Amino acid sequence: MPSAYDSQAVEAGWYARWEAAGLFRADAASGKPHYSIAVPPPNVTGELHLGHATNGTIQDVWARYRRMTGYEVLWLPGTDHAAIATQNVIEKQLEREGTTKEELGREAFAERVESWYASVGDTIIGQFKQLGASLDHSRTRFTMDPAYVRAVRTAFVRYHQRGLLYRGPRIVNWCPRCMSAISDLEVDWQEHEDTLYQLAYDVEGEPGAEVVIATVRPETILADTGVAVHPDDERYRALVGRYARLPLVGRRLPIVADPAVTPDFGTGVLKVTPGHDIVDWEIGERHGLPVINGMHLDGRLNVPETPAYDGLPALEARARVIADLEREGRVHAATPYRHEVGHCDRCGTVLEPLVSEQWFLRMGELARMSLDSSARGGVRWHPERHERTYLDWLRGIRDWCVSRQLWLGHRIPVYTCANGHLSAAVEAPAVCPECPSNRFTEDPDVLDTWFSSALWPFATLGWPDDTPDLRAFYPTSLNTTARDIINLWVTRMIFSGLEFMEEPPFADVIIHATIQTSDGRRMSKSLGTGVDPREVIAAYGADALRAWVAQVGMSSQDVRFDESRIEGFKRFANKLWNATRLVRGGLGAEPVPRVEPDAELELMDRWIMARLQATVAAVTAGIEGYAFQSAISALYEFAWHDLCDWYLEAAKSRLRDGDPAARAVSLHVLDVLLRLLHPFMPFVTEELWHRLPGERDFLLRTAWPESDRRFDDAGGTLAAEVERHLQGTVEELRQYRKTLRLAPRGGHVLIHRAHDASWRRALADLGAVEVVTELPPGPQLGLAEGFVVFPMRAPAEPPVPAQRLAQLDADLERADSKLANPEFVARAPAAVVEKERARAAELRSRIARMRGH
RNA sequence: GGGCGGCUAGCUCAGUUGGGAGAGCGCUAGCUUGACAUGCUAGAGGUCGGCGGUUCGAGCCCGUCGCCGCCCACCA
Repeated sequence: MPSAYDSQAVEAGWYARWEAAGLFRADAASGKPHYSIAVPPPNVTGELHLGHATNGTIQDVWARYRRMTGYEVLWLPGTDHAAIATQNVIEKQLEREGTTKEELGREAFAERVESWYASVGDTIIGQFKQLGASLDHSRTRFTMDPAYVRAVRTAFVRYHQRGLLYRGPRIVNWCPRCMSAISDLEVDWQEHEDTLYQLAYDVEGEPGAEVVIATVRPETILADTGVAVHPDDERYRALVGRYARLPLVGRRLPIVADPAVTPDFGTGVLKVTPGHDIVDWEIGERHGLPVINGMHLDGRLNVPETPAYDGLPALEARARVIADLEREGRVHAATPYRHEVGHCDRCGTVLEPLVSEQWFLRMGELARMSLDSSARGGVRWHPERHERTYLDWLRGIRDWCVSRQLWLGHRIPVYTCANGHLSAAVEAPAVCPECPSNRFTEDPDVLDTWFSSALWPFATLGWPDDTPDLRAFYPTSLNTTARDIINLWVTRMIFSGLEFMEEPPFADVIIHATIQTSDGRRMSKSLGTGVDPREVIAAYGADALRAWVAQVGMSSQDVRFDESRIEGFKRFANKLWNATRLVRGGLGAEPVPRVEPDAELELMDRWIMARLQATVAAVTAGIEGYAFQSAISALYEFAWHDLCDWYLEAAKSRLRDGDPAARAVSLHVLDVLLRLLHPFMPFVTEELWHRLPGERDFLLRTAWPESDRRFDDAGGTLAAEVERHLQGTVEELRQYRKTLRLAPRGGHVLIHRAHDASWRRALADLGAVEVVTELPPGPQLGLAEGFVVFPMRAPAEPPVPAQRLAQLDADLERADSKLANPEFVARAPAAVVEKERARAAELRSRIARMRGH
């Protein structure tokens, strides 16, 4: 066994062996309790990043832990076609090649998409394997594979049958570059520095009277169909019911009163442009104002009745309109104005609200179902507070625009016959249900990607068919995501699950931290700030990356990428490696007996066994309580400090002497430790486990450890003996040696109290001293429990540094003043007071010994 | 505008019923100690964002202010 841990060598072969052994293959017919996770399908827009590694690690910890605790586990892999995102990626590639999708044509574009799917899909699956993700690759799904397409179409048709889908001209967020509608959640709001103009409109029938409106988009006045003021605004009460005359165009605009107007913004008068503003659309609906569509789908103005502006891009039209209005003296003010402007979150283009024919999913009933389910405790959120993100959104929800005008995505399964009858159908119909027509046009639009993602937990299991997988593994057990897609995805899965499966799609949701760059920026491929997990794995190993990610992933705030901490876990793996080397070397040829409490265990054996039980409990509680950081910390602390620093250091000489108890205990502790660590660091634990003696199955088929209460440290006597007395004495010896510049070993120690032989032996080994009953001549130095004589002349400098004594004095003073406070003694719990008294007494005697030995 | 999270050692972060401030990395000093220099040993370093309050006692509870970040939202 090499002396140095090599992550690449360790991680090279295990994944293939696990897969070959079928460890990740789920059996729907298994009689064990079931546990399932549908992996959040990564977008096939590119390779996996550290966010996916975080997400995957958390799920893999659960999947592995559940297998070891006796569950039949399905962790289902897959990818998402990510219609708009993928289309943009490919469009950018084409742009670099100097062409466009239009030049390429639909067919060639589709081929291009297919080969992209294949190559990126393979990369993603490969990355999951490198990470050690225990996914069932026999069940890999893609949101565009034929069975999934059928599920999406079925969902659409069923919504349609229920009357939850409607189509109509509505104002939507329109991306003039993607040439598609997008939903409210896909709007990326950014601050803009614009100009707020105050523009004067004449009031009809009252020569010289004007009404002054405020706007940042003067070009849209060309599509104005009204003017609005607040109903309670005294200034304008007289105007309500009159008409204003739209400059440049001459249109009559009714002046209406509507509560959506904010009286103290601008002039308190709002121009109403129902075709180009969502608020205005709603005002227009309330007052029956006509809708003028003043813009083409590519963002150029569509105002044929005013040819001077027709066909201009919005910003050019804005300049022209303002110049013309200025000539008429109608621009009363132009002030700098900072506000939020909506952008397409996929391509960054400024959105234009405009009216178009779109499909909408009615959200009222679906939201109500979800809220009712949550009120009954349908889904548990970790951390709990994130449930509000979802509840608040549902409470204020508007209908979901599900149609997109893209080249890529699930086609909307709606057909219009030659006589204009509309039908939604999973399979293209042969004959119109309403007339004899057999000629159809298919709806040209596709669905929002999230419509199909929302079906993921059951569509991957075979829905709409009643499959064994669906029956065995729905609802799933766990979902994990980052905060930013709670409403985009998690919420929509919940109402979809309730709608089609009558049960929420998962029992628990973990919202994990987002990994930022080391200087706190967002990790993004386009910014060049992304970190490829494969590079991290190459440098430190998947185990180290996973351990770090598990340690920080549950944080309530975002976490910065920190290589030094990942490297720390690589060193930890090396520590485990070498602990295993030590134990292996000490075992000898004969079989190692089991550890029994009545065997001849020495003090250190009993102590490490007690610490082990506590660690088992802490790790189990950490996983079950969604606090991986406490599980990892307990493991790290136990393995490095308790086991390696103290137990194995003390056990070394016993192992060399062939002590059966030391052999049995060190092997047992290592065995349990590797099992506890396996969900977090699967590769190195598997490797080391198989290097231990005996026939060994895979760790995943090995039972999760349980605390053995027979080894508990009842009353804390082992902790007192070992951690306070023994370790305390060893540390005192080391401190003396350091301050006196002595050799790291040597000296004679006399202990006051009667300790048994194994205590004395441990002190001799750990302190590198002889423990005697009579001290040799020489200067005696005080210990908490006795005296030590080092081989040296009289100390050249004070053996106890003044600073250390001062510190102890200060501690004692604080304890004493606390105890002198009658309020403390009277009101604090007796146990707390008693602890303080004991502490003061110990400090006092310690100081006395150090001063006047 | 509403809501949420964060502000703890030079850096990255723990700290779950309020009762002696922690880890990893970095830093200082010393060690070829027969598992490990990816190591061992001993250390330095913090008014727990500011100010008030509750309490015998506050990093933790309450109030308030200040930054940083996220989500939601129809003031054009």
